[in-house]
Amino acid sequence: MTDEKQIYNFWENTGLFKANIKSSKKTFSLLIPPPNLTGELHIGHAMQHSVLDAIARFRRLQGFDVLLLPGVDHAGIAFENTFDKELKKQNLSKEKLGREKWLEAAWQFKENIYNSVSQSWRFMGLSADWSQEVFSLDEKRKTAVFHQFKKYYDDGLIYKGPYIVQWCPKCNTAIEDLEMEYEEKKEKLYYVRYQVKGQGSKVKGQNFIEIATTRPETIFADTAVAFYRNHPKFKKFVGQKVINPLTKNAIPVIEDKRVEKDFGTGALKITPAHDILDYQIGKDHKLEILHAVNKEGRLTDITGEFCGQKIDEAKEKVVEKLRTLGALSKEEDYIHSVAVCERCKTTIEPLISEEWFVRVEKLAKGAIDVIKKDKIKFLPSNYAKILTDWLNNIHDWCISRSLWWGHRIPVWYPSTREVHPERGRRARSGSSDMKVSLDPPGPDWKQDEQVLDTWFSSGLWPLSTLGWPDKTKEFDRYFPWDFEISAPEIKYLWIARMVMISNYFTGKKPFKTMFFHGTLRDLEGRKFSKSLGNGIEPQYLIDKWGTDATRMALYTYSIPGRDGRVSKETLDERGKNFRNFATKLRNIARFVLELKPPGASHSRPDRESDSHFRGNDKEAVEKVIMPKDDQWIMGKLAKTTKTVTKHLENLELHLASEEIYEFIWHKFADDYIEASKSRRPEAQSTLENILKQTLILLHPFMPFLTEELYQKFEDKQKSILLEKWPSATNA
RNA sequence: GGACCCGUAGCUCAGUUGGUUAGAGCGUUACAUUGACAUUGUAGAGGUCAGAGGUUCGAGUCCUCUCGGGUCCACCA
Repeated sequence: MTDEKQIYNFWENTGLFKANIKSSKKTFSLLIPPPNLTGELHIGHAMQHSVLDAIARFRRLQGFDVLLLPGVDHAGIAFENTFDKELKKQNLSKEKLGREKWLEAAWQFKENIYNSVSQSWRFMGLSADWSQEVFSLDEKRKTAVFHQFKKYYDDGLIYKGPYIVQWCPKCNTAIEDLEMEYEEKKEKLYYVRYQVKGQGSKVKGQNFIEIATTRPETIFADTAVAFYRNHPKFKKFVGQKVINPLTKNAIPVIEDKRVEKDFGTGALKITPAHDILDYQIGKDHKLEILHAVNKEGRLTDITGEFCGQKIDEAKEKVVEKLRTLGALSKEEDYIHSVAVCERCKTTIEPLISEEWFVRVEKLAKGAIDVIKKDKIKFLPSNYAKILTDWLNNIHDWCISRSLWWGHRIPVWYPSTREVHPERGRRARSGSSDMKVSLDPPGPDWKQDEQVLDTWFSSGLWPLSTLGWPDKTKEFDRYFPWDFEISAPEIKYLWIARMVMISNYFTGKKPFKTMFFHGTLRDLEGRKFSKSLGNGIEPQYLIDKWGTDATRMALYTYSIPGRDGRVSKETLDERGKNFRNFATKLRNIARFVLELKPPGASHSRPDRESDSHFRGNDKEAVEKVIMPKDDQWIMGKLAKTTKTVTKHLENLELHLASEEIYEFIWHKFADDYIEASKSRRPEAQSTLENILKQTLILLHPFMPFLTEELYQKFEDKQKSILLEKWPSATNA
């Protein structure tokens, strides 16, 4: 049994990865962060899986009933984009298929990806309980998500309405602030004059207000001009009106402290429909809301001749028009960061849309309490503060997405009502003509068109994976989770949500320990990404150096919160190093177990050799029976065992793996084995004893090799997984 | 603007509560090796631990500042 696949199948088929609900052992539960249903395993996943698996295997050997629960996330936007691209290749589209057929095809497509994701996990040796595998869109999760929605709804935490949201015109849905990123872009800053009404003919004194803008195409929807209170330059215009240079509408001049005094010209055009700040100012000043840009990123009919044009092409033409009107005083080059969609890098258009929201204040407050009182152990520890700070400044959560792939919003309307195609339904939460239900309330009801934000279901993951809201035995036994791991970039999107949601529904923390691993970057410190093409496939390393060596290489970078700079070369270096280590260990085993000298005593059962150091007068027994070399190596092993155990318990995998590596190569092989050659027959039982113990200590990190070598012992359990972790005191 | 992290050998990084000559891998130098293992062994070179100041009997480790690199959040008219 040398092939990794073969070993993995042996473990899985023997049921060694399964948690045992009936066991009387203490439990240890680990929740695998569900990878997105989009593609291959990347190096970050490989790191997470290596860490999770080492801890799971360590606890299993220690005698815990371990649950390592696998699952996959449907990943709304990400999957939908991937699938739509696939459809395009087949000359199909959403429009051609319609929702029902599209979903049917999507579920088929899902199967293929799903299998590849699942397969990748097995390559890393992940000892997950596959009998409990979940998918975030399966039936049980559907029920759980519905319960979540219903409870929020009943508790008055859910509301719906037209609000300004971050809109991605390409994904064609609202997204959250957290799903945006910023890109430096070189644009133009245009200085535009708004004539003061009724003073147009005066030559003396300033009769216009000049504003600076990067978005002249939205001037059509300007409904005010504002400046900071008591601004010396503009104070005199308060209460007057200015003329919108494009629409010729008279719009008010207002004061608001949210306008920065020294930014631009000091005056700001207010476009409530297309800017978050403007929206808030407009709301407080009861300004009219006009739309100049629609959800496709095209200009609307209020822009007259520009109607239907895309923003970029319209912008220049609008500028030209302003120029001919004499309203453009100057333009400057301007570099600033622009919000883009993190998925498709399209510029975000803030606009007003009918969406669903969750009031999160109460949830956040509970989460802060849990972090403070219930003491979730964060690694690194400063993440408790980072998360608390965010929770203290939290905004309401927009949970609706205009997609088809996801949990459909469980709200139904009588189908007699016409629906505005752009705006959606106008029903308000609490109105009598809508019902919250998983299934249709009757024959003439139509379901809300939108789906829930993927993180709405992900946030429920610690509960829904254990069968919640049913009162399951699994939930009672394995919740809260002992261990969770995550990349730092989803600490708000996912981790904070899990804490809020778990606390809201159970009053408990979702996990006892939260481990944030660092990010692996290239040698210049950049993140790995598809667009940069700097990614390193874990599969490349696995093929070249083996799974065990790849895992060992990753443990050296698994320190919480520490980023690592790597390249193909540096990872190859480490891969090679640990592949060499694997060879070394293989040779040790060959020497100890296969190349016994003719006079060597037969391998003695462990219990017998153990008794050498378990006598009542331990020291005396050792002195009489154990030669000095044996005493020395046994002492070193005891120390190593203690240290490795301590590091594993502290989740310092980089130290634990280094410690056992050091012992095996430089103590056991270089010193003890070399010295044992002159007294081989006498040393044989110690050689075997040490080898077996080290295999167990190394197993969490290099599972395949240690199982393979363990099988060479005459006296053994069925699998090394059934062995006991050596105790530090009598090793 | 707010918060946080990092700066240790040529490169990538360790260094647990402050405590003897600061470590690893790769690279590098010399030598050895028909031996369990050349995917090896032995020995070595290589560091004013970014800089300055402070606390201490003692600082890579704690405090302050400076310089350099990075991350997250907010904002970007």
